Amino acid sequence: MIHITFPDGARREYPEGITSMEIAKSISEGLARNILAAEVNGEIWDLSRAIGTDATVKFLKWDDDGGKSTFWHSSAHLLAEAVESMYPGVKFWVGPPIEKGFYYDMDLGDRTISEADLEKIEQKMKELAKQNNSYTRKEISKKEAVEYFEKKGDEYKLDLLQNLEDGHITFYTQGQFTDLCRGPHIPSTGAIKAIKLTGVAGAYWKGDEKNKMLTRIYGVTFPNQKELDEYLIMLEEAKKRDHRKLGKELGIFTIDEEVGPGLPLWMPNGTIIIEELEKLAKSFELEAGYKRVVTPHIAKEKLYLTSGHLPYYQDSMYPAMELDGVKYYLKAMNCPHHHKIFAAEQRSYKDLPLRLAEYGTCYRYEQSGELFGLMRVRCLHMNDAHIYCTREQFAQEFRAVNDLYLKYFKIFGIEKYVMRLSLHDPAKLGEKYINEPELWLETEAMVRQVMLDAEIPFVEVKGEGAFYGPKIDVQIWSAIGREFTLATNQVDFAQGRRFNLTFTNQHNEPEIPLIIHRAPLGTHERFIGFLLEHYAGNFPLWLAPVQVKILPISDKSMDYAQNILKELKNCDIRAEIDERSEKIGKKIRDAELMKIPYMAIVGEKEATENKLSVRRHGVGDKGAVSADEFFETLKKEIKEKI
RNA sequence: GCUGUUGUAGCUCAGGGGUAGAGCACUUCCUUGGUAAGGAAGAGGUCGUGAGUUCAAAUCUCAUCAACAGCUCCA
Repeated sequence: MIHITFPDGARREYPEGITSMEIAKSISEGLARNILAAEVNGEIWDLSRAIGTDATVKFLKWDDDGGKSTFWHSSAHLLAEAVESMYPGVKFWVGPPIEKGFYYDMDLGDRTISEADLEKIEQKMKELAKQNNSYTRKEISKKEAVEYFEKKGDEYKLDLLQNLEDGHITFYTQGQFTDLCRGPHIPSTGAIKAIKLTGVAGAYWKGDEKNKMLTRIYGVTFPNQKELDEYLIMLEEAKKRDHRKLGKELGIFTIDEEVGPGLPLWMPNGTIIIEELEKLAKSFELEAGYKRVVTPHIAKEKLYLTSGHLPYYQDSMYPAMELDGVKYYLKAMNCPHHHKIFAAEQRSYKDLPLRLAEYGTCYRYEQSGELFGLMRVRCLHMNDAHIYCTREQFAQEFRAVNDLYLKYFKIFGIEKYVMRLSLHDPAKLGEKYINEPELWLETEAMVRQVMLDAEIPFVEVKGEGAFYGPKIDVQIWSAIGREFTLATNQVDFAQGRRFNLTFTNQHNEPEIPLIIHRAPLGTHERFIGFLLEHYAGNFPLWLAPVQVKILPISDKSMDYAQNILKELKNCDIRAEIDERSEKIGKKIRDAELMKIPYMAIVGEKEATENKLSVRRHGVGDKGAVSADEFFETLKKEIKEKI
């Protein structure tokens, strides 16, 4: 007999070799029906796998992450079975579960799969799911496995096998499909009730662009149709938040083919948001001791050779323009220009920290496939600054930048983000990262310590650092789930020396400063793209391009409306009158669609009482208030940025 | 950059080898209406661009540009 311990601490005795499914059945039939896999001693197992020793067992249902991932992984096998039956000779690479669903990478030879084919594959999967075939596990020797795939001529699975140890190799079979797989799987295909293949795209084998491109099919499955329907509705909702759609509807920005891909044109409404953000940044930076500078958009090649950017990033800079034998580049970053400002004057330790700030315009020739609305562009306006400081000052300065992040995030109500300590990859020293292993470790430790001292939660990721040093990136997700770096705070141990930047220290010796590169508001492009989605277009009053729309009931109230407009403008409130000869219902509808925070409805009644009927966007009629009271409310709300 | 898909009016989209359609938006007129669409008339497109096939191309073929999805990349 063996002892099984459950998460609530209960212990029961069972015969050796019992399966989790049998244990579940011994507890209740209902439980047995709802479980997908079991966590046995912390490892996820098939329910049909025999347990040979004392163990802790936790049953995994659909609501558990482990349950979902097992369900989706099994769904990937079902997809492969369907594809294999329809496209004989197809070879498979890997088919993992992902955050929402699963994919399977495959080599179809010279065949292609279109969106229309996906529906057919989906149908086939539904058919196969109904057969309710069991997923059966088989331990197999490496030799047998190699023979199996050699016979099949499957170089992909053979490649996978190379890295597997004999004695730990398993095959899983369901219906007509057998796959090399570590598992685990759900008991049988019948549990997969709702299936949606969400896309087909190319994906490089092993994620390396030098390798062959495989076909990747994405899908998502659910244990019932209702959850699938809800998921599809959620996707539709997310699309409505997409900044590309909102940006067009609200007149924020446009991208014109003739101007160029990735070169957004900021329309009047978008420009207002830019100006408000800059006002905020300038006041915060002034308070935090920054000094503002302005630098040109181009520079000679020499500058980027000195900084070291050119060898790393030439491919993603606009090509040089050559004048009288001298090459000039559009700047892709502001740091070298700022370094030259540091170098322009003699510096003493008494001048440090020196903080130079600029909303700098940069141009980056991003790969065409990378462009994405405002989130990834070729012309960007960066909330940039460089802090030149001593090693002793570093921790305080770096932390002050983090505090600035948090101050901004509070204003914007940004809560869903991850702080990422981006480290170098030792394997790519000299290639992607400056070859200074000790300086890397030292500065990484410095940054880590600042974060720990400040008690700010963060994750560490290797291979995400800048070429000149580690950084703290703030990762956010777009409406459709893409990850972006919103803000960044970087250490640079390299450029100070490359530019021969020095200050005179207390001992009258020249010393190289550490440099912090930081962009708490990222770029206008990405930040406003993010804000559009974050607020779903419903900007807080202080940011709203039009803060008040005055809606006269009829032309008879137009003079009163004009007076109100004048007074609002005197209060620096952005307001407009809807002068069209439309009914009030139409005017309200259009103002609501434009997501204008306040509507001031004025008719004869209001005019005689010097009042306004206030309507709040998304809320509705707030009743009549005196004009003065309305102005005060708005001024307060703008000032408090709520 | 790679793989796939798409490109028709300002926007959303239908159509499809015989020379272009809807709704919304726009313009004008009527209407002066009290909290999410009042009515009528009108204007607007060489169907992304270039070439080829054809008596005839917006429609078929090729190239090219751009957008979209994913991959790769991101100072």
